[in-house]
Amino acid sequence: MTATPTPRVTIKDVAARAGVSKGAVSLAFNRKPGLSEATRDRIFRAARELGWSPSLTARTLAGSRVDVVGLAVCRPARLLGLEPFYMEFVSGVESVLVERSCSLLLRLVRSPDEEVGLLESWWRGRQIGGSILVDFRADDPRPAVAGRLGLPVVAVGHPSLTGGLTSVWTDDATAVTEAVRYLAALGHRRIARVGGAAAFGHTSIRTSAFDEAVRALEPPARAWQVATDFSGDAGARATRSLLAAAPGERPTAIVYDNDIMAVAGLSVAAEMGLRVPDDVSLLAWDDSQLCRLTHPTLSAMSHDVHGFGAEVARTLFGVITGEGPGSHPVPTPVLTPRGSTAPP
Amino acid sequence: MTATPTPRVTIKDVAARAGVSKGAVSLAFNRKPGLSEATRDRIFRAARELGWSPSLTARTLAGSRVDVVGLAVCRPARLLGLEPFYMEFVSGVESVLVERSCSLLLRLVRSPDEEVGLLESWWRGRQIGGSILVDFRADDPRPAVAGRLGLPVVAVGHPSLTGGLTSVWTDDATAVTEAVRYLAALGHRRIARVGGAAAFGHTSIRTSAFDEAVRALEPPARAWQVATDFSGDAGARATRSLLAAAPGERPTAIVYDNDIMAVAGLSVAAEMGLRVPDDVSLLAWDDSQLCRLTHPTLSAMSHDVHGFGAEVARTLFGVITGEGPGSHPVPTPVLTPRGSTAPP
DNA sequence: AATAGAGACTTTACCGGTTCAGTAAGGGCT
DNA sequence: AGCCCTTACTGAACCGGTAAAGTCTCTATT
Repeated sequence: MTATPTPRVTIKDVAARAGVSKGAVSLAFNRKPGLSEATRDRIFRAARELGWSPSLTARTLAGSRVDVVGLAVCRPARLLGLEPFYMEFVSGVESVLVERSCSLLLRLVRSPDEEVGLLESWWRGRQIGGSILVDFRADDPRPAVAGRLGLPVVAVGHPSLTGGLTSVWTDDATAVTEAVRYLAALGHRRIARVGGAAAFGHTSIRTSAFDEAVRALEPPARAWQVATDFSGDAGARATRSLLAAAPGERPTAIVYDNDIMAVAGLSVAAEMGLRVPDDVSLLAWDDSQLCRLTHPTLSAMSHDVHGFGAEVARTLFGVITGEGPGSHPVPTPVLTPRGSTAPP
Repeated sequence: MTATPTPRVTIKDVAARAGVSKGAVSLAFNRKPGLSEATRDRIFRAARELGWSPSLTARTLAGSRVDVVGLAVCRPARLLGLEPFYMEFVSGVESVLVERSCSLLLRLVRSPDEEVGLLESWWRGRQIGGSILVDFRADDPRPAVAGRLGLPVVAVGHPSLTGGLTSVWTDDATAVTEAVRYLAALGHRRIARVGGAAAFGHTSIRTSAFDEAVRALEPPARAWQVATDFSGDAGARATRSLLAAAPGERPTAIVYDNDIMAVAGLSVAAEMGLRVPDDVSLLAWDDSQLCRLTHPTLSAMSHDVHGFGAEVARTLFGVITGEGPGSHPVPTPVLTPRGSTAPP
């Protein structure tokens, strides 16, 4: 990319106009002590008149801050487009970044290795001041990498997955348990779960919580679990195979790991001639607007994804400013009953 | 944000290790002439051994390229999360950026003014080497701003909206016409369209194309159009009011401006006891995976959003490297009939 | 043999900020 | 009056690169 034809106004111009040195301008714009009110005002006025604001690039190079936060996401693009979760999460992150005049550097990567490489190069190249890490897997390399680099990060995921990094997480285990108890309380004794990608840590947390919750049920209940890739197609396939069994042998309630799959499940049920919720109850997860657009509307474990993103960003700023590692739980998803769940 | 504790490896270290000056390293890494093969190799080897790659920040400051592309999006966060379009578009953009080791700087803004301010500050601060502009409105200020700044941009939208900027666009007018003709060919004589936000230029293009297409129908047909904000809720409301009329007075086919609203329309029809497609045909737009997850599946005007994003990115690189303004149409959305459309 | 020119590097001056060691002026204290 | 402290500011070095001009060597030409 080539240079601009525009005459750029720099700190030097501002300094000249205010009749001070560029050091003074720098002090003023960083709210550091050592300048009289009068001079400060003069500098700001000059800057305003020239329409100047400090170049982040130069600022970064000079070694102070980096006003950019990284987010690398490793999922197939097609899926991302569909998951309302991500965009909403991003918008929550943005809402906090904007207050600090920070930007988000977003990159889709194809493999965990590529992500690690990207983080290294972003950090070494001072492209980012910190990063948000999502989708933790078993033996995730990122905690080690972040530690080695000294890269400030916040991990989105349960502390058991994030290797000692500062983490922000929802208590999925409790939420799954609540979902199971709710369905059991409705009278369901054959409960299935269509889970996400098995590689992700939060999926396995939910999987074992589901197992345990069902096992604790009294009277005892039957359980099924299917792993998918989070896509609607996979959700549809899973639902189809679950519901293909004889009426007395198939689940009467299905919990999904996101809302796309629940929507897919809904249409599979319709296609198979099963009524929701009379013949089968469906419970979604994440609860985007989508859940209220179907017929019947989808009951869901809902949480404030936007707020979640905001909390993640706030926590990242904490890490960047030197706060020690910590664990930041955000409110557990709560059950929002709608039209897709009822007694069997 | 504070500095790193990590010992950074710089061009100087590489130069020292390869036994040359930093100028030589720079030449090597920019593939410029003036170095022997042997030296070049030695430099690359040294760089590899030290794990060094040039700092984009420094590179930027030194006045050559800027390897970041901006994208400011001015829509409510909640909506964005739902529109499969955006994430898919972004992923298409990314797919091209990655090849050029470019990153995407993404920012959600709340108003067109804020967007203009952001572009200015990004460009003046050398944060971006170019930008993608979306969602053009009538009398959009951005062409003027881009021109004044000399900022390389590519506009996503019909040339009639984008004030002479290089643009990439789909021929929505033709697509709308095709949609209307298709429904008419099925025998529909009462056709409605649930459009997007009236402020957007592409919405008004579709609106007049729809009008004209219906008017050209023989035998004549009746038409309705409703403006919304693209949200599912709005789509549901619009559908409800369209279908509330007496059977002989209401539309027998509805075209939606995105797929979320079509999904909402589908469930409104169900809720009102109308069968799709027997009582009313529904036609979606954009055709994300969502359209195949409903029951019945949604017929749609489908186009390759990922490829569209990729083309936009490629075009932006063209602009950045100095190509003159141009108009780049991408393939018109094509009709993909599925289960939601049939003769009335 | 003298000279020009090409090839292979090195030197040096930026880019636009931050930071830190000075410095000069003013005020309080003895 | 002399001394020490602040306070307010300047100047220069530096961040990690790029780019243009300069240096040195070796070969080809007249």
